[in-house]
Amino acid sequence: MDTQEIITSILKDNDIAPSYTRIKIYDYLFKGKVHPTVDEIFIDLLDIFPTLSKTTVYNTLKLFVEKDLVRAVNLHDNKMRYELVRSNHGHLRCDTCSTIYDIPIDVDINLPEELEGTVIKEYHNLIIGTCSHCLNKK
Amino acid sequence: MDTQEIITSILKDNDIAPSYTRIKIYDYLFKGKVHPTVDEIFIDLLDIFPTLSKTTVYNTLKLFVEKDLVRAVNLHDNKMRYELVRSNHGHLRCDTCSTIYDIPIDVDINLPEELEGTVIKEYHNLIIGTCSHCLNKK
DNA sequence: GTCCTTGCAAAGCGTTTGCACAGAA
DNA sequence: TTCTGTGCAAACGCTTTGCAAGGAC
Repeated sequence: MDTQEIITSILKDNDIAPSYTRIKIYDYLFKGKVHPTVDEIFIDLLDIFPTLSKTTVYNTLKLFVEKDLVRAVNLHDNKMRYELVRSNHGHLRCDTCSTIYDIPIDVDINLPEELEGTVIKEYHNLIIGTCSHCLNKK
Repeated sequence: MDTQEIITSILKDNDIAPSYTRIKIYDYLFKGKVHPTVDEIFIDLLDIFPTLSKTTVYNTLKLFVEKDLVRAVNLHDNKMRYELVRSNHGHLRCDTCSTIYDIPIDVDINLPEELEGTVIKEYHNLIIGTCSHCLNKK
């Protein structure tokens, strides 16, 4: 099975009609930048898909998020970013080079008694700092 | 020392001229809503300060953030929120009633070897879910 | 006088909405 | 035909910017 077939079946499994556009956007999240913004997806795909519109990127990502295939992440830099859902991890954004690193996290959440029974749906973890690579350059 | 005097000296200690506006905004963060948006600050202060403009709220918060008196927090609801800097804690936002709870967190950050030496400046921790109060109402 | 604070109005920019066209079923 | 996917253009909402007027020093 090649990538396209795999993606097609993932989409079908999640009740998403596997259109060309959707396959390309899913493929991009799989193989392209790791936490792309809408603009990055749009511009990069424009090369192979010149008629693509930004609205379609928004529509498609919204659909993927609803179907729980994709997670929207907010790295406090004024734009949403998107990544395929995968096991819990956090993000480190370097305030100098803007690189985003995935980092393993190990948190046990102890909600106060008042909140016992709360259903946790998403867990976001973000570190902002200056990465070792930037510090070493100085 | 009353509140106003305390705030005045905090501002002075941080090289901020203690204007009426700045004192009122700091005071709001101290006594008003806990994670207010710019709009909430603006609207609530308008009662006691009818000539206030939203630009001034933005300006002042930006200044406070630069001076490390205030932290901007992003709770993935499309607007920035602001809180006085205080010891590490996370946030839980209920997706039903929109209440924001402060929660204690206990994370030890183990950056991968590649990132050893990285300087961490901010640590953000956000849980989105349905709070026990909302679940109990059903 | 100069510098700083404030505030109006406009611009900026990421995102959403309205609507229409085209293709699939 | 009806439903779905796509895409242009306009609208929207939060935030930033430009600039001028008033006040502090």
